[in-house]
Amino acid sequence: MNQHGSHASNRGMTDHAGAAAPGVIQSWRTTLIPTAREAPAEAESPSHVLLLRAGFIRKLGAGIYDYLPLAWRVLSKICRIVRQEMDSAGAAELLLPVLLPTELYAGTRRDLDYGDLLFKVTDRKGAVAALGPTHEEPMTELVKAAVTSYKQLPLNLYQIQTKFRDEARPRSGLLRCREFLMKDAYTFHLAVEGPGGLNEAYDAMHRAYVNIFRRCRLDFTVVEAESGPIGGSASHEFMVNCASGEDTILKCPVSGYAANVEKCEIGERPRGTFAEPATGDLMEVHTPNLPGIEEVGKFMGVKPARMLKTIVFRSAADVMWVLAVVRGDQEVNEGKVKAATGFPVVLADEREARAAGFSIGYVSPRMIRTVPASMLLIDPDASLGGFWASGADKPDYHVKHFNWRRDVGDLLDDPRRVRVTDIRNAVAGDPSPRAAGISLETGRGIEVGHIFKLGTKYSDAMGFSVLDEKQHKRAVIMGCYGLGVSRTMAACVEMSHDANGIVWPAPIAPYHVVITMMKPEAPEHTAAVRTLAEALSDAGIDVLIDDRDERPGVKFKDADLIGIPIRLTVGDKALAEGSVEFKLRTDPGKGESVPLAEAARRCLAAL
RNA sequence: CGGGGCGUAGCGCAGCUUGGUAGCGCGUCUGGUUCGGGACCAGAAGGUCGGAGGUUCAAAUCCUCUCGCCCCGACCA
Repeated sequence: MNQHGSHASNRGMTDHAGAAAPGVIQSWRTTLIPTAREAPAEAESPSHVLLLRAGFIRKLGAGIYDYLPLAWRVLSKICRIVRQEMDSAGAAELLLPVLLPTELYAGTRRDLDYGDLLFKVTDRKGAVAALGPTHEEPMTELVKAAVTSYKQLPLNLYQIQTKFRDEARPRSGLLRCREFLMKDAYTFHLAVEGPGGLNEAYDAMHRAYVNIFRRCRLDFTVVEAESGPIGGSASHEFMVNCASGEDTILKCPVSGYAANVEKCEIGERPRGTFAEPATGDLMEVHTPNLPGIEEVGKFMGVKPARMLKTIVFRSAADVMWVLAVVRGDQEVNEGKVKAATGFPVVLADEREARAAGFSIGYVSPRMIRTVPASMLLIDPDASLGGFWASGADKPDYHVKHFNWRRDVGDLLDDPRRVRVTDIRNAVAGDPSPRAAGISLETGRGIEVGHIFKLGTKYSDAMGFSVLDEKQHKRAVIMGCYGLGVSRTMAACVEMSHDANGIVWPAPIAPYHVVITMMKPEAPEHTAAVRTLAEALSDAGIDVLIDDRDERPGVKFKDADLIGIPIRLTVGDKALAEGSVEFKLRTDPGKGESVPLAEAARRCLAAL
């Protein structure tokens, strides 16, 4: 198998180096393709509507779907590409149980972290098992027991399996469901750097993912990401670019830097000197029963961009309060707050914060003066001079004309207590962190892959270490690599469809060619179609023959709806001159006449 | 988990306010006429009105409880 999947896609049907495997020939009448003119009212997003209408999926319950033959063919093709790229990147496939005894989580306590997201089942003895949402624990358990020497590392193991998550709110069909098909891989190493190290495997997986999504012909962006609750040190997300995507991503159009909202850095911004004069005397305003910044601003006649939002965090370890101040129209980024303080923080518990004197909902930066164990993080935008409104540090009151120097005082000059630094989410228009004078742009994306450098989080928690060549005990270093197979299918539809239906890229289309028979009952047509289909199959092309006794219009509409890349129409007119009509799904009109003998070559060239 | 909405034929919906024979379109089946972009005519089949309880002579309709599903938000690989 060649290493360069993206090249193999040029011959979409080429399976192994050289010989093309014969394509399938199936007839519409003998497979199950229940197309519908209308979709159920509950479907809204394009992929959901089209996959339902085109007969790919059926709903069995909230977030639970049947995969009908067309869908299964697409999923199988995606899986084949995934396997080829994973295998050539040095990974080995296996299959772990779906049913995971909860004792497995004793070390990592992730059953608690997952909470209600974890599906649980109870067996006849009362023992509780989880339906696997991911497989860090069983995989680590397996490798821990089987690997007894550092000489057996590194390892790269993966599986393709149905995963379960009891989503609070399943939505958009296959894009967020409770049961989904996913590839997950895990790597195990003695070191981060060097041959056999985590970084080497991570880079190889990164390349494999790029190859996979390229071969699927998806339009995607690789973004830097926070590693999130799964833990670890570095992470990338693979996002299909699509206006209807759930996630916002930020890109620098010049440097190529891309990141998700949680992670995105912001370039140098102007900041205040704290010497700016006050705009007026501090003025209290009674603002009762106003739930948010928007409402308070409207009530006081102040734009959110001129208000200071002070969020109270607490260090996880000891009692140190961290006040994060951003502009009212911007959002505090918890990860950046952690990075700025240098220690883990959590959003303060409301009751505790109140007990410490904070009027939650009405906190101002002035609290740094009255709470000794506290520090103030100020976002550059919030540090500027000019008019500010802020909380008044007592319930139901805000103040106008807040001034940094006058109201906070000399503590501003103490770098141990007060720091001006980036602590908010990036938005479109912010300066790029990688190119001076360039603004970040935003786009929407659907996350189809996510890779993490886990480090020793799981091996520490589960006691997985080996002796190295110097007989030193070393915690095993891990990486994990997820790829949503069923979500990839849906994301592809989301990205690639038109008013008539789905438009599949050839490499993952359920069939490459649909032969639309005008007269399925006519023997000469049947004979011609048989010859044609066999020629296509010999060329490695998957063929669906629409042999239904339907009117032409119905067949054309259905062919467009299910999105087969090429349609060959066999009818009296073309057949009389020994031809078929050749039409790409993306072409308008009726297509062009191609001699029967040429058809296979023509199709192959177009895929 | 908060807010909103919906469950009536395979799908889309009306009927509910004001209780009284359960309807329409698409699809399906039969016959006929058609046949290159979701045909036409005639006929037919198909419904525990999500479920349970209650009120009533009588409940799809009113009341109570319950289950399921969708959307917005919170959350989220």
